[in-house]
Amino acid sequence: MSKVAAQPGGSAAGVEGHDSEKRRQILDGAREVFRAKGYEGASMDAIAKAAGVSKGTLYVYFTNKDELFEQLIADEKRELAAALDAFQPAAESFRDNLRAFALSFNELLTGENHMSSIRMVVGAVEKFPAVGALFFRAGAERGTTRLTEVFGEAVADGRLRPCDPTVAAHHFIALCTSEVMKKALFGAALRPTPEEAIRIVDNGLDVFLSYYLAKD
Amino acid sequence: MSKVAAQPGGSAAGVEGHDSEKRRQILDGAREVFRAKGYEGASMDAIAKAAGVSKGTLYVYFTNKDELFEQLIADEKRELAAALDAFQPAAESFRDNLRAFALSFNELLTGENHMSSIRMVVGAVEKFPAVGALFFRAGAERGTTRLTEVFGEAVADGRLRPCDPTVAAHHFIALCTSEVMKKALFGAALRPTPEEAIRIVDNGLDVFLSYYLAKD
Amino acid sequence: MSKVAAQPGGSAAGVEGHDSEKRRQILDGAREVFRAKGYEGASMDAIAKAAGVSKGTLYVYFTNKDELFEQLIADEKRELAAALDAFQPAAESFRDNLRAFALSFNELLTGENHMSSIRMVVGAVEKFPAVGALFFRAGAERGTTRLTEVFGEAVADGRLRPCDPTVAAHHFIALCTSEVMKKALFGAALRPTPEEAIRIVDNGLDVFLSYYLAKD
Amino acid sequence: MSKVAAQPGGSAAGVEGHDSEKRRQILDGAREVFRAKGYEGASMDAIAKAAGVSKGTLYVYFTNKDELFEQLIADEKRELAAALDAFQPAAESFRDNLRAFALSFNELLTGENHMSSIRMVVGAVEKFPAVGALFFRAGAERGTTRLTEVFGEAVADGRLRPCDPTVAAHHFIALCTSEVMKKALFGAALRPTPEEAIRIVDNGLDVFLSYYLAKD
DNA sequence: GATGAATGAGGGTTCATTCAT
DNA sequence: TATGAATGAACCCTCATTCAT
Repeated sequence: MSKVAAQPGGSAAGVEGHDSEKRRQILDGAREVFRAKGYEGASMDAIAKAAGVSKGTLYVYFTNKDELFEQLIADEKRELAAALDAFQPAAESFRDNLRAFALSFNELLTGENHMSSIRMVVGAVEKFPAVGALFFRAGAERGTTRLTEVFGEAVADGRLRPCDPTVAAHHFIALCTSEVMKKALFGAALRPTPEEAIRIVDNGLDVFLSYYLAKD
Repeated sequence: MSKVAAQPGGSAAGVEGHDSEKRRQILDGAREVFRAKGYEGASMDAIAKAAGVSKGTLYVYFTNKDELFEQLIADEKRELAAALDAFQPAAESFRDNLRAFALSFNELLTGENHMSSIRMVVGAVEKFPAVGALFFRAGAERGTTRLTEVFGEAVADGRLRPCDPTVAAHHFIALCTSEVMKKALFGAALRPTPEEAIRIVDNGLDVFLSYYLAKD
Repeated sequence: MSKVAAQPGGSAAGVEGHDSEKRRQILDGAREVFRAKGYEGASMDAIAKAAGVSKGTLYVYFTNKDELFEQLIADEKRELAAALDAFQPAAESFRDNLRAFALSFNELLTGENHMSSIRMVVGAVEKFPAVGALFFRAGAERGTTRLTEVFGEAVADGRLRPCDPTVAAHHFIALCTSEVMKKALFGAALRPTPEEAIRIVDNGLDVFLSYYLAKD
Repeated sequence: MSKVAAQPGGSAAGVEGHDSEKRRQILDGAREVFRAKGYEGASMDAIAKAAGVSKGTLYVYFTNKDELFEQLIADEKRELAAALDAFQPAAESFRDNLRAFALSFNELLTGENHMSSIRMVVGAVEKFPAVGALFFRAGAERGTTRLTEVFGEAVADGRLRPCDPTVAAHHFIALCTSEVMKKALFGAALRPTPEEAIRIVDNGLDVFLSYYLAKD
């Protein structure tokens, strides 16, 4: 009879009242539905079903649909940032390191899950301007920032010609990812095959290094 | 006497049933609402109001919401394509022509109207896959195609180094537009000022030409 | 340019303003749709289409949907009455005459067209009480009345036992038609085959005549 | 403590999801409106109002209007069948038993509630063919079947002449009920007074027994 | 007379949200 | 905490009817 035993939020989390397995469960269901249908197209009913909880429970963990969406984005954002940060250059040559980075960046970005998230966010920008900026900073901008650091060092130690490393980072990303990204965004093409991806990246690298590599 | 002028489905467009002032009026209202709210967020009621017609009238001109949306996209696509085709290189130097093209392309793409349309399309890709591809082909791809022609000629007459002009076109567009586009897409930045735009384009051009320009 | 030639209502009808080919055309379309969908289920749009006229024209000939329906029923009623009146006993024996009458009555009533009309009327009785009574009088009652005359004579000339000819008429119709009618009304059975119809009628006649035939 | 009693979908019916007081409430409101307006004429709004629930609640208990209608018919059918089965012959003479059956059958059928239901069903036969057949089997046919059993026994024990008891049942029902039924169906007459009903039944019985009673 | 574009009320249905349990 | 029944506003769409031509 006592409710004690059933009390959740036990473990360690409970940052703002309740963070728990159930909260995660809801976010997982919400992610699935929001990705597939967009913000407006997703119904709380569908989310509850996908999460395997009752509709009422949704409102125990989240104030309303907006908040659920925003929390979900924050979540996605965290994961995206973590994935980006996880990349560790391991190859021997400078070019190979850049190549590996570009390839794994491309792979991350064009994954169908990620593209769905991006579309979901982009489609909601008008209604949730903050969400768009948030996501952008976690994704594109974070990638640029990491590269900027790398390029800053490379300029400092003379591997790259003297230049604004931020601009270089933008150029690198543009050359190696924008074509693939654009197509994926519009659903206009299937994910490139590994061979295509390699070719695209190599082409980009040629141009990039032709300009930025120090001519000693 | 002459009923000719007033006749709906008359001279100009009239692909099928009726094309008329009212049809245009509805499309204008629909564009406004779809851009602001996305496909799912837009209500036929709101569209009717924005268009200044009754809800019933919407259904005289369009079978249903889907069709209205698709027609609107087709419309947007036509306008976008026309705007791209309208560009005529007029400057004296090769670099200046590319510069002018890049600037006007950037301006076209980052116009708030256009960005809203893109977001609307991207947000609807999951439900209307064809619409995404359609839009992509009318926009990004068409721009690339035009450039490919230009670069093909330039390779032929020796101004550019021997290379695949399609790849060159992708690289050019990526270098000169992707940064601005990405930010605009996520609503993460205001439109760049003319000075910023010029700087971005010039940076891109430096890299591009450094690689692609024929070395005497 | 003159409208003279096109002026309708020319022929001879024009009982109450305009009766014409077009009016007939409309009623034919209306009959088709009302039968298929019932009063509420029929849309003026569908009727206009079925009649091959514009929706506006409907309102030139009929005040509104109700009136169109009522006029249609009046029409049907007239045709039903005419069909009943058209029956002429021609056989030699009394029994054969009754048999022929019952068979043709059954055939008339269970025709799919007629059944649809009856269902349409029955379904509308609650909203149009007068229509039900009207139809009943033109159909069932008129059949009974005709038979009552026949039976009155037969009682008078000694072929039938002394009895109330109205009651006899009811019994005759009940015995020979009610089973088939009921099933048809509910759509619970296909129309009986000619053999079945004959058997049913003969069974009914046996009972009827067993009681009503003068015992010499 | 005991949540048992209040639990929806509890003891009694509960064929599938939930059967409850509220479900009954809705069916009652629906019956009222469907009877009065027919299937097409009844609006879910009106039904909700009549049932005293919100429109949304309708859709918690029934998938859609069609299903609500069909469930209602199934309900009516059950009640009708129960009413018919409930009849227990109690009188002393064979004739009196038949008389009592005919009178109560007439009373059941011509009750305004029942007639409304029949009209509702008949009016919907074109759209719901199954519903018509269902209702027919529960009503007219079930009555016939019961009588067939009775007559079968009566033939067996020599009270009735040798004959097909099914045909006899049809004849009995036709003679005693069809006149009243037909008028009621078309709303062409008020319910007969008890005296009229008795007269009609007695007239029918005379004819029926004249033929079917065993001649000693 | 005949048309069909235009209307806005109302159709069936879904929705985000609340609340008693 | 977790539920799911209940709500009523809002959804897309159809309707009977009107009216300028």
